[in-house]
Amino acid sequence: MELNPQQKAAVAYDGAHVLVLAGAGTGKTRTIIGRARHLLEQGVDPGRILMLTFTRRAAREMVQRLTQLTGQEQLPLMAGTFHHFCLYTMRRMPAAFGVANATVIDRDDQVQLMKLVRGGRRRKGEQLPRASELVSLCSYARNTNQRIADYLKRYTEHDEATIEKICRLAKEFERRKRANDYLDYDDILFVFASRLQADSALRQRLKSLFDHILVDEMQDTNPLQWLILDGLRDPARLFCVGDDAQSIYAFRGADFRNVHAFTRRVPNAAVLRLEENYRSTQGILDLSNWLLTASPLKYGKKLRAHRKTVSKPSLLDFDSDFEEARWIAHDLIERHEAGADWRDHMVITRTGYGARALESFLVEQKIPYRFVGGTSLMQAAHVKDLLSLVRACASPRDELAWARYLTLWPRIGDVTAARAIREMRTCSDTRAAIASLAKILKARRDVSDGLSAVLGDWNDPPAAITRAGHYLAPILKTRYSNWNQRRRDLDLLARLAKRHRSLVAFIETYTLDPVSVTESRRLQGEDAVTLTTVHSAKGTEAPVCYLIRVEPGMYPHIRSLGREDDEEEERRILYVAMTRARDELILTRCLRNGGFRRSPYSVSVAPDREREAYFFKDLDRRLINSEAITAYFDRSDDYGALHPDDDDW
DNA sequence: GAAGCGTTATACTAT
DNA sequence: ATAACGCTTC
Repeated sequence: MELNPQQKAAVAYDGAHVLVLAGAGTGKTRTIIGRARHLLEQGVDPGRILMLTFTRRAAREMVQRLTQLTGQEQLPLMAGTFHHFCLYTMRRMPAAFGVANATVIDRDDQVQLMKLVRGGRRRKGEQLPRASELVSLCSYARNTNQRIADYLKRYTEHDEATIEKICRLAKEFERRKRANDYLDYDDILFVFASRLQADSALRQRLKSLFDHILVDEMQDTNPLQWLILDGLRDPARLFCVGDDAQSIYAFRGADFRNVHAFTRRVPNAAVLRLEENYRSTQGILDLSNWLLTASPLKYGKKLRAHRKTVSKPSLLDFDSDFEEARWIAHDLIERHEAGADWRDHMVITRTGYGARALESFLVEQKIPYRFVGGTSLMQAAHVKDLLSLVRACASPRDELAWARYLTLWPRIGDVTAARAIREMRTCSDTRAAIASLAKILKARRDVSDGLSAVLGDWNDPPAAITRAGHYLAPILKTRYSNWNQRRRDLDLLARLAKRHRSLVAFIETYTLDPVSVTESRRLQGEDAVTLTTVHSAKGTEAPVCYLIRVEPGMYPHIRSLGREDDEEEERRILYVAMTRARDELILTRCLRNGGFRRSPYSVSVAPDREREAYFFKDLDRRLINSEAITAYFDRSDDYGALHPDDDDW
């Protein structure tokens, strides 16, 4: 593995702590891997290295590459996300953290629980935010380590009475989570960080586990995650890599002070820089640099291409997202027929919703693709139905799982389910709960039989999943019209379960690391186009990148308008998207309305404001391929053949 | 009173 | 695609 002098300096840095500022495409991953390899060569025990990445995928890739490099079969180093690491550690010391029987819940469950806490319908003109908004507020306050009241007063415009009400609901939400033995994503970090801070004996014990902590994507860590790093360092040494121009998770509490204030917080730390870009052509970087220069914030960053080729990005205009999608599908097929692999192409979208038209074309044209960041397998309704049965078996106190499972059955609705759940709450284990349930629903033996059946296969995850599937099939068949498609997901679930020893661990793994439906349906390594959201594209690259819907209302996204910080984050999102491309960057957009299924936002919210804020409003045309612009003004040519009369859609 | 059914609103990013 | 809502049915 070749390293340039800057990378070498970082890899071999010998002081206590270091922050590596690495621009897009400057070999960040390579440098972290190089660092780990260097440490191993120095004789550091792999078990004493902790690698924290932003996604499980990134962790897997790094360990894989490192394993190849070192020629070892298995490297017992700990690599994963902050959430993964914290949960793993807490599971091994349940008493110290008080999370012995916890069920990990995802965002959907949080919202569901909040609905129960908040109470039903939202009347017109009501000040109180909806449940999903309440969850976001709580989550943000938690991750930025502030009291929810302070956060609401400082950064929102709710009146005092509403703030008080929200605080009461937040408190009740916390109480309800504890009553159900739930741990949400935020709790995982919060409980870990608080115990780490409060219990000095525990802190010493955890500190003694590692000598080196390697952190990727430092700019997207939040204050809670900083507390964790802070609690674990010294004698352990921090090696943090990040780029403030690529900070795109502020909405989740990420705080790039973790980068900017690093040397102030860690006095004996050094800052190193990686500046040479190995990924893209200068043409792609020129446009990316231009975007940052146009910002009121001074990023003080100019990416230089190491490569000699200069290919300008193209910008193509279409009348609708429908035509845009058709053109891309056509272009992909053309390139594939000319000998290119599908996998060399990545389509990047701001929102999952924005890729709907394209997705339908990919399916229709039978172009193999995987959608990273699309609907996750675990969020599909039928999968949740099945998992509710498994989760109900795991914990008599998991009220969301019980409610979902019970109301699947005909003639059992909210009220009956709630009554049964109240009764079972007092039961100490699942067997007792099932017995109690059988008593309440005398005539409904099938309801409790399903639970007993799954319990019977409890220690054989794939068998239990399969059994649960068989048990629920008759009900699900009547519930979902496309049952035959959906049942395949349940088979897939059983196959995924094979890799896990316990059902709880299985569910937990995929709750923390969601698999997208298209991703999991495809076999690993199969040649396919990648369709991804910008956020999920972070850290990845492809020779050919299509950046779709680069239009007013999307960049910056309409929901960010009016809040300066949010609009600036949108700029970085576009920057991250553009810097994924190696050889070719193709930007597409539709400036005119009248497309197929326009988003309701684009019409209802001030279009002037959208256009005014649009990042390409004053685009320097010299930065993009002029032929592409011609194609927009004179659209009678080539791809015209593809759409004869397309109004029949 | 509880469950079921048809219609309508809603949709940014995600560990 | 899904959930919530309002109305009908048991």
